[in-house]
Amino acid sequence: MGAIHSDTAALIRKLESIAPLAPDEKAALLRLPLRLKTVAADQDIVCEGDTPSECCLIVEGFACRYSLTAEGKRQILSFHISGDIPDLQSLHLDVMDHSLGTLVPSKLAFIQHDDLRSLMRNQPRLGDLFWRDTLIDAAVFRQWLVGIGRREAYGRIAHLLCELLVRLRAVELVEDHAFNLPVTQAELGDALGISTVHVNRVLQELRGENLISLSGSSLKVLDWEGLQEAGEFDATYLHLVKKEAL
Amino acid sequence: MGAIHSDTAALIRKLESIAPLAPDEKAALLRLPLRLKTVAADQDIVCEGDTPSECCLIVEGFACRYSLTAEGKRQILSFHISGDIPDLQSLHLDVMDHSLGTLVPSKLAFIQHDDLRSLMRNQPRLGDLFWRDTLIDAAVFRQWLVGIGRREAYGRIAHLLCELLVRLRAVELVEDHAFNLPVTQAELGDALGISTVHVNRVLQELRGENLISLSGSSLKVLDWEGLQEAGEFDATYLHLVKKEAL
DNA sequence: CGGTATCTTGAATTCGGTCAATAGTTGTGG
DNA sequence: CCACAACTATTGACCGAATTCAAGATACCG
Repeated sequence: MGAIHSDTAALIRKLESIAPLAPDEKAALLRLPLRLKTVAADQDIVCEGDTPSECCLIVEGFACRYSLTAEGKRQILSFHISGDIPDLQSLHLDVMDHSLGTLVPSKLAFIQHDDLRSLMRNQPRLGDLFWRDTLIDAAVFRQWLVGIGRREAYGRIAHLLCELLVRLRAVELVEDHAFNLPVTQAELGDALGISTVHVNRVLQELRGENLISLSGSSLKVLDWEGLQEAGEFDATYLHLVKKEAL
Repeated sequence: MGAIHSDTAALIRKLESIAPLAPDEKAALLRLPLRLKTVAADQDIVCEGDTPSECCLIVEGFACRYSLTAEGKRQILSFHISGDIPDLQSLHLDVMDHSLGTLVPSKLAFIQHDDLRSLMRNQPRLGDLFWRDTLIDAAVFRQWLVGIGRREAYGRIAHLLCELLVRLRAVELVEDHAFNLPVTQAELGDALGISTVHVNRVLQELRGENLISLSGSSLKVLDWEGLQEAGEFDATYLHLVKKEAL
């Protein structure tokens, strides 16, 4: 229930990856009241049609946004990791037009809209920063559009893996080009608009070419240059502060 | 060069479609300095890699955002109409991660970032409204993701036509379920991730079922209910003020 | 140690793509 | 007002990436 500073740390780390933070801004963030909650895997956090009065910060875990079509097909719209606030948009869009759910057991922190609003009133630069965050969100959607619309499965998967590597690295969840990818092949397919079977085959291709190794949920990028080429990946669209090489 | 009130009117009309505007907010918008420009069809307004210092309001015309892949394939990311500011994001994302271009001869009005910033400082509610606009933008991207990822060509086209009808109607550019669609079949294909040839065939299907009629660039929706069903269309994601029927 | 979820593999199928050629349209200049 | 040029729409034949269906093989979990 009570908020501990270490939970806000995930948010601060994430925000610092997309813009510098002043000390008083950090302090203001740390004062943000959080309602902590631990949820199991595959649980909905917010559903299409809901009108939330709080936002959800992912402290630890993995989540995704998704929509379902009439025929019951699922399209995953984005993946979210530690530090993300996937439903930040609910601040200005009353009704959810998609759902948000966990992929693994996760630690969440809910923040009241009102608290966010007064935070942004007192720290306008933080308001701009949150806006920026939602804009980067949109940039990711655009990139996915290009992938799904114009790249074939091979490049799509490569691109997604590149994106996850860079985003996870930005919040220090990558070590030696390896990270935890708790996503089934079916979920990858739902994200990339391809079938599970095909995801499987393409992953084998990527492994066969020694671009990645994948055992269980731990993924290691063996050939970062090669994987970027395969996915035509250019991290510019993530608008990170550090444009670190490698 | 000089700005005339009637140009800002397009913006006001659009903003009022997504939230109510107070009189003093309208007045502040009308005071916004505009740099007018008329451009021909198929001209780039802003290019990937640019770092604009102004935003582009579309007064009249039709524009689209797009990206090109290494193999030269184009993915159109969104269409934009009178009242839209397609590159509003450049306020907070310095580098363009995609391009913006006209589809037909268009009347544009450029607004300095600085002018927008001071406007939003004086009228915080307008700042929120612009933020909301970029969030709706993102909602449209998400909807396109669902379409391209999980719907087949038939539903995709139907959905896009529904979206355009509703958005154009919101800015009073639809009369009797008919509107001007100055988009070639090749461009539709680039937007929907399908080939020109297939766009052609699907359009014929839609005509064959008397859902639409299309002659030249003027499109008329003959069966609005049917078209919505065909595209599984639900306008909620556009977050318009008026949830008008029909 | 079963039971369920996930991953693999193969074969047949299909939606949509590519190639290529034929109509229509539109715009321009003479 | 006509003719050419250039773009856009339409059609047909063939192809191929990815899907679907179906069946095993592994892995994970209580």
